[in-house]
Amino acid sequence: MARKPAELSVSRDDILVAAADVLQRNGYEATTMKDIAAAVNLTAASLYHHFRNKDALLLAVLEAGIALVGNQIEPIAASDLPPADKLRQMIRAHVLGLTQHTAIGAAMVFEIRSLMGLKPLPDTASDADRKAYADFSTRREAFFVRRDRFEQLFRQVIREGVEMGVFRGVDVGIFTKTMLGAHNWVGVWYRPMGRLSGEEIAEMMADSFLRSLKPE
Amino acid sequence: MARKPAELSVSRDDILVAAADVLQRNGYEATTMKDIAAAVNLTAASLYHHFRNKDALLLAVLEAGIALVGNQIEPIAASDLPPADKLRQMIRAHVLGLTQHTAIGAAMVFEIRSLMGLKPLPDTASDADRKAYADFSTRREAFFVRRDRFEQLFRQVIREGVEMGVFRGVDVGIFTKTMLGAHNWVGVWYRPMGRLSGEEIAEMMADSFLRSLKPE
Amino acid sequence: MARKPAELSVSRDDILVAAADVLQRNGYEATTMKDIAAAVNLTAASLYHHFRNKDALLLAVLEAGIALVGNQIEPIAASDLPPADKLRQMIRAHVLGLTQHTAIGAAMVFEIRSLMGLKPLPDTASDADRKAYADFSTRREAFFVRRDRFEQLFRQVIREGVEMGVFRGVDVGIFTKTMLGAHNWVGVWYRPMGRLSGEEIAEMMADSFLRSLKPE
Amino acid sequence: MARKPAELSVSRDDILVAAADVLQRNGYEATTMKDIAAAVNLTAASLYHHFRNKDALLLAVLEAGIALVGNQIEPIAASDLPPADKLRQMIRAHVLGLTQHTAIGAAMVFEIRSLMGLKPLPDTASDADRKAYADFSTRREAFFVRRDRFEQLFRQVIREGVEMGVFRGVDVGIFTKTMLGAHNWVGVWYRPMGRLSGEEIAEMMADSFLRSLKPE
DNA sequence: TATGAATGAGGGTTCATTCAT
DNA sequence: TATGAATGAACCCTCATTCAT
Repeated sequence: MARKPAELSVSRDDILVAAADVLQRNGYEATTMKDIAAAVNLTAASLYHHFRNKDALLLAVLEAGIALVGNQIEPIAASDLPPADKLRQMIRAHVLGLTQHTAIGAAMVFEIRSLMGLKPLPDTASDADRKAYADFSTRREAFFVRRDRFEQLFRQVIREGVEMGVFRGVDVGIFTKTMLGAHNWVGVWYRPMGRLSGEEIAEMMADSFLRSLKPE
Repeated sequence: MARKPAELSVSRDDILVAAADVLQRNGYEATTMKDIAAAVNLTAASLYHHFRNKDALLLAVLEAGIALVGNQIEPIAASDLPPADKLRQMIRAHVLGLTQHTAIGAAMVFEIRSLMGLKPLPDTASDADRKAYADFSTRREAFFVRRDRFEQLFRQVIREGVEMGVFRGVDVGIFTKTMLGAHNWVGVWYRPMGRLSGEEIAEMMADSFLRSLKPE
Repeated sequence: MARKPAELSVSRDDILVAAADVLQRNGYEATTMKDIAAAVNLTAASLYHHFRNKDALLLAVLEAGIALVGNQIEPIAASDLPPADKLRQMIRAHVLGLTQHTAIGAAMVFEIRSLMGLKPLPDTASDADRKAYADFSTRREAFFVRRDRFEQLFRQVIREGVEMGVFRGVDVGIFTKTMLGAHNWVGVWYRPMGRLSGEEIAEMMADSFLRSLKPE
Repeated sequence: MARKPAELSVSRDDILVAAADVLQRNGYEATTMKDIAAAVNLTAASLYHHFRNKDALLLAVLEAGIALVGNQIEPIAASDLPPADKLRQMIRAHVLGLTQHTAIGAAMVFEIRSLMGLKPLPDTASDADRKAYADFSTRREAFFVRRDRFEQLFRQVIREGVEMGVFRGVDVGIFTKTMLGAHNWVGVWYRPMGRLSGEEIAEMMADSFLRSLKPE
C-alpha cells in the first residue's frame, strides 16, 4: 500500500512542467489533480507532498511563467540601449520565450483568471490554514505585481521612444496592450514544428511593431 | 439520473432523528454523510438539500437536544415551587427526557466536543461562505448560551435551597456538576427495554440527590 | 407553486446575455448552471426549458459571438473597397464589436477551448441522446467553420494588398495571427468607462496595423 | 538523513501521555497520527516503530487509563474495611485519579466507543495481520473485562452495605451507574487550577454519595 | 414554464500505512 | 530509530441533470 517502483522519484519541477502541459490542453478548472498526477506517473494523493493544493500548483506554474519571460526581458529593459533597439529585443525575447515554452506561456494567458477567481477562505479555517493562505496570498500578490511591472517595462520603452521622437506619437497604453495581446496570442496558435521557427516569428512581430512606431 | 420512487419525501426532522441515532452509535467524526443518508433512504448528496453541510446537521441535532430538555425544565424552574419540589421535578424531567430520547441525549453528551472543535473558515472563503458561516457561528453561540443557562437553572434551585436552609450547605458548583454528570451518563447506559422504566430510574435518581441534600 | 413575480418571463436571449456575462467572469468550467440561472432570476432546473444542457448553452453563446463579429465583417469583406480601406474598416468593426460586447467577446477568446474539450457521448446514451448529440456536433462544426472563415477574410485582404503592392511583403499568416491576437485581447483589458472610447481604440489599432503594412 | 536533535529519543510512554492529551482535545477519530507525532516531535511514520497502528495506540492509552484507576481502587476493594469506609475511599481514589490525569480520564470516558467501533479485518489480510489482529482482540477483550470488573467492585460494596443495613435499600445497579456517571464527568469539567483542588472535590463527592446512602 | 427534491458521477483533499533509505 | 515519498481508500461536497408537481 505504498511506494513507487524506482525510476528516480519525481521532482517538484517535473510536476510543474507536466502540469503546465496539461493545463494548456484542458484549462485549470477542467484539469483534475489526477490528470496532472498521471502525467508524471503519480497518484493524485502524491501531488500533495509537493504542493499544498491545486491552487498552489497553479500559482507555481504561473510564477514559473512570469519568471520565464521576466528573467529575459528585465535585463534588456534595464540596459541603456536606444529605445528602438531595446524594444525590438524585448519583443523578440518575449515572443521567442513564449514559443519555446508554449505550455507555460498559454497558462500565463488563460489561467490567470483562475488565479484571480480563487475562493477566499471560509470563516471556519483553522489557524494553520489561515497561515498557509496568508503565505499563498502574499505570493499571489507578488505574482500580480511582477506581472504589472512586466507590462510597465514595455510601456516605458515606448513612452521613452515617443518622448525622444524616435517613435511616432502613439497612445502608449493602447499600443502596449495591442502589442502584448498579439504576443500572448502566440501561445495559442504557435505549433513547434510549423512552417516558421519561433525566431522567425519573433523577428517578424518585432519588425511589424517597430514599423508601426516609425515617425511619419 | 434523479428522483425518489415515492413514499412521501423525507422531512428535515426525519433526517434529524435518524442522524441522532447514527451519531449515538458511531460518533460525529466516524459518521459519514452516507451513513446518515442511508438511515433515511437517501443518498448523501440529497442531504445537502436539507442541511448546508455536516456541521450544520450536527448543530441541528444538538439544538434539538437542548430544546428537548430545555423546554421541559425551563417552565419548572420558572415556577414558584419550593426548592425541594422544584429540584425533584427538574431532575425527573431531565432524566426522563434523556431516557426517552437516548440518541439525542447521547449526542448532547458526546458530540459537543465536535461542535467546539470545528475548524474555522480558511481565508479563501467566498462571501457567501462567510455569510453562511456567520449564521452558523451565531447559532452555535446561541446553543452554548442556552446550554449554560440550562445549567444555571439547576444551580439556582440548589443555591436557593441552601440559602433557605432546606438543603445542607453543599458547594453549589460541585454538586450541580456531580448531578448533571450523573444525568448525562444515563444516555450512555440506559436501554429502553431494560429492567427498569425511565420513570423509575428518574424517580430513583431524584430521590438519591434529594436525600443527599437533606440538612443534617 | 411556480411563477416568476412579473417582469415578463425570461427569454432565451436574456439567458444568453446573462450567461456570457457570467462566463466572462468565471470561465465555462467554473460557472455553474445555478450561477447562470441566478443571473436571470431562475433556478437551474428552469434553464433546461431553454437549453438542452450546459454545452448547448455554451455553443449558443459562442454562436452569438461569431455572429456578432461575422455579421459586421463579412459585408465589408465582400465589398469592393481597395485593400487598405477594407482592412481598416474590418479592423475597426472587429475591435468596436468586441468593446461593445466584452462579455461575448471574452467568451470567444477564452471558452472555445471548452467547446473543443467536450467529452463524447457515453455508450449508454439513448437514441434521443444520440440524435441530440449529432445535432449538437453539427452545429459545433458549423461554428468552427465560420470562425475559420472569419479568419480567412482577414487573411485575404492582407494577401490581396500584398499582391497588389499596397502592403509590404509580410508573411500573411503571421501578420493575421498577430493582428487577431491583438484584437482578441481587447476583450480582456477593455473597460467600458475607461479613458478612451471603443471607437477611439478601434481607430488607433486600425491605424497601427495599417502603418505597419505600409510598403517601404 | 534522519536523527532527532538530542533530548533522548522518545519512549513509548512519552507517546502515550502525549497521545492521551491530543485525544482529550480532539477525540480519537479527529486525531491524526501526525497530530500525535507532532506532540512528541516525531513524524507519523516514526510512530509505527512504537505502535503497530492507530488502534493499538488507542488501546494502549485506554489500558493505561484502566490501570490508573484500577490499581488504586482494587486494593481498597480487596481490603476488609467496613462498607461505608471502603466506598468512601474508593470514590475518593477514583475521583482524585481522574482529576490528576484528566487526559487519560477523558479518554476513558469518550474514546471507548471508538475502541468498540473498530472495523474488522479485511478478507485480504495476511497471516501476520491476522495474528496481530488476534492479539489485539485479546487485549481489547481483556480491557473490557477489567473495566467491567472495575464497575463490579463498586457494585459490590454498595450491595454489601445495603445487605448489612448500613446503606439504605437503593437499587444497586442504578445507584452505581449514577455514581460512576458523576465520576466520569469530572474529567470533562475539572480544570487543574480551578477554585477547588482535586482532593476537595473528591471529598465532596464522596460525602454526597455516602449521605445519599444513609439509611432513613 | 418553473421549481424543489433527488441522484450519479466525480473532484479535491485527508489520512493511515508502507517501504527504501 | 527516524523519515520522506508514495498510495489506496474514503470522505465531504458540488454539480449537471431529471422528473413530478
